[in-house]
Amino acid sequence: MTDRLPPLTALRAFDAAARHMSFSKAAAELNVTPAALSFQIKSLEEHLEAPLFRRLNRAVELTDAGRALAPGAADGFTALSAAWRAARRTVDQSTLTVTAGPAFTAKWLAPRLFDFAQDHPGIELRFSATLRLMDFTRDDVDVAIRFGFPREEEGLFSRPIISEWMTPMMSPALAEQFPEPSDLARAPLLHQDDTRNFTPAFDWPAWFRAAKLPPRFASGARFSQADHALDAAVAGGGVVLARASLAERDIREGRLVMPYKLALTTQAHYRFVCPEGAENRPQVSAFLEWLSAETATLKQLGEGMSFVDAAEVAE
Amino acid sequence: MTDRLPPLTALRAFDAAARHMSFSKAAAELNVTPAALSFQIKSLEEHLEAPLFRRLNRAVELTDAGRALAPGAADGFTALSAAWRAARRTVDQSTLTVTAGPAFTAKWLAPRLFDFAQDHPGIELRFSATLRLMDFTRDDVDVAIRFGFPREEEGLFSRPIISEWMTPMMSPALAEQFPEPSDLARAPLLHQDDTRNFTPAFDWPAWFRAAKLPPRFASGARFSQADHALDAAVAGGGVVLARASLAERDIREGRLVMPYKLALTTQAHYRFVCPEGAENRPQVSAFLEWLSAETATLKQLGEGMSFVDAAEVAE
DNA sequence: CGCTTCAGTTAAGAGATACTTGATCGAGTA
DNA sequence: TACTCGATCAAGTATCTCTTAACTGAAGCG
Repeated sequence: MTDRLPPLTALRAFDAAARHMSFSKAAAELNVTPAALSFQIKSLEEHLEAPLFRRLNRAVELTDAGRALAPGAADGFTALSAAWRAARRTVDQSTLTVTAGPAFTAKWLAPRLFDFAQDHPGIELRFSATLRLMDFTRDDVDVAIRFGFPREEEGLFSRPIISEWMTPMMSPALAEQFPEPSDLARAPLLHQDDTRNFTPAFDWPAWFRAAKLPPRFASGARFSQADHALDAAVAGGGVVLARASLAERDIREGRLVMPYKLALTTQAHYRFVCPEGAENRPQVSAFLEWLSAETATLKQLGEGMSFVDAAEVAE
Repeated sequence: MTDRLPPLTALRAFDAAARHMSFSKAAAELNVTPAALSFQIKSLEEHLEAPLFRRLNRAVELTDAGRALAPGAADGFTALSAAWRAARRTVDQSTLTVTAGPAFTAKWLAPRLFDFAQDHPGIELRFSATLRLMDFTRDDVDVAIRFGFPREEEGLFSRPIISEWMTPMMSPALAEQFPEPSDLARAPLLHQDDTRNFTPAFDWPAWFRAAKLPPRFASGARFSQADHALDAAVAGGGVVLARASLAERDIREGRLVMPYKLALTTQAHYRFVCPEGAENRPQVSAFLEWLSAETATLKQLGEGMSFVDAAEVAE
């Protein structure tokens, strides 16, 4: 009765057999003959000194021992292949998988995707839009773009890519109705939940304080994601206090305007994050360089604005 | 560039090498010669088409690819060996690992351990005292004893082992000072936090309501674990409203007395839990049988008491 | 009822892998 | 300079893993 691991090929055969509940299907998956698989299972059972499968007429079923082994074995091989894929990614120079939040993906990355593809025809760019925190060793992702305060983490390369600022934005039609900041007292305001829990806050109340205007009750439509709030504003649904980074395209293409000259800045910003060392891989550094160049244009958009930092008007 | 898993023995060699950061130590762990291990790593690097280690003068260090692979590989093999141990446990008939909360371990299991060992000399009993929920496929545990309401869970065998009731208990010396329930108005009460969040509650206020006595403010010492509260009561530190199961030994051996005849019953109780099917393993069924026999004596202890269910006096 | 099919098993030999021994190399250490 | 340590290489060997091909026993079907 050894407590050491049994032969791993036999374990892998068992894993496949348990997943398919069929020796022949498992054999097909592993590209071996059913005979070989049968032999592997048998050898594993000899190591354990107990059967793992009960052989029925024309099917197999797991014994208690098999049921105890199967889930953990599946976990183990899942982890191993994820790890192997992670290692392969560091070698592969032709694909780049990026994860970003839904808003950034929709409003920033997706519209510019074509530009990147044209500049770097050798790189296949893939997206994964999620807010979930990434574990680069487990998830199949090379690069993450995340919004938040600067923060150093062990083993991660992290670089700010955007100096963020916010100002009221609305459709051109609405801007005619509300030419002055004080007109906002009667304008429909749009709220975003996704940046609600930041301190210092950079929400409507903060902007009103910066503008030295009386506060308004937090009424108006709420959106869980910033891109939806922006879309609502484009549709004339109200005034949004949007991150300039996300709104840049809508502004430049005239769907939104920024009628007031007062903008709120914040230390929170979009960051480029990848595992330490990965920033030197050609496709990663190409992406980072491209990102930096694309985000530089945000400075121009802010020309002529006067900026107040959110920390100065914190409650 | 295959995305299929590389040879698993090579992966295991890499895992050991990455953990020790030394080929020779890894070779020693796997009981092979350094040459063999070197060869395995080399073959893995050929599969990946990139080096995993940088060979230094008399040391090795991981490359980026190695750093990407190492943690996941370690996870994978950890999962596999846990799974293998779980399978071994279903075969092994000579050991039994039981987990229970600290209070039950200290006040019930530990004092009776010797009896079980005498009755079952062939079974080596092991304990793990924790309140953490158990995953039988991951933690090295055969049987869990947990306190709570009856509940069915997929894949688990679960059986109540105790009909629980509670009554005020104190040292004999204190009992002389507080002969009547109404005397508790001036007695120091001991509280337990570990059963605080149950509904219907079975705490001091519930007992006072059952006894039709005026409520008392929740003052007095609080204990995070019931065994500590019982120890304090034994030491004369106050009156505890204890679960009879935990106090049984202290009562029978005269360290605690139950001067009043009113007891609170509750649907919450200690349960025996194991993976479905495991209840038939010889050492598990022996343990369950022994548990049932030992807990039966609790009925006698309650003879002559009048019982009120906690649900009837719920607030 | 007997033929066919299906899923798994068995046995023997071929082929691939994995390991050992013993020598080599390069760099720090005595 | 000789020595040690850790890794590597080369060649031979042992072990394992797989395949082929024949076999078993139970459904399914005409």
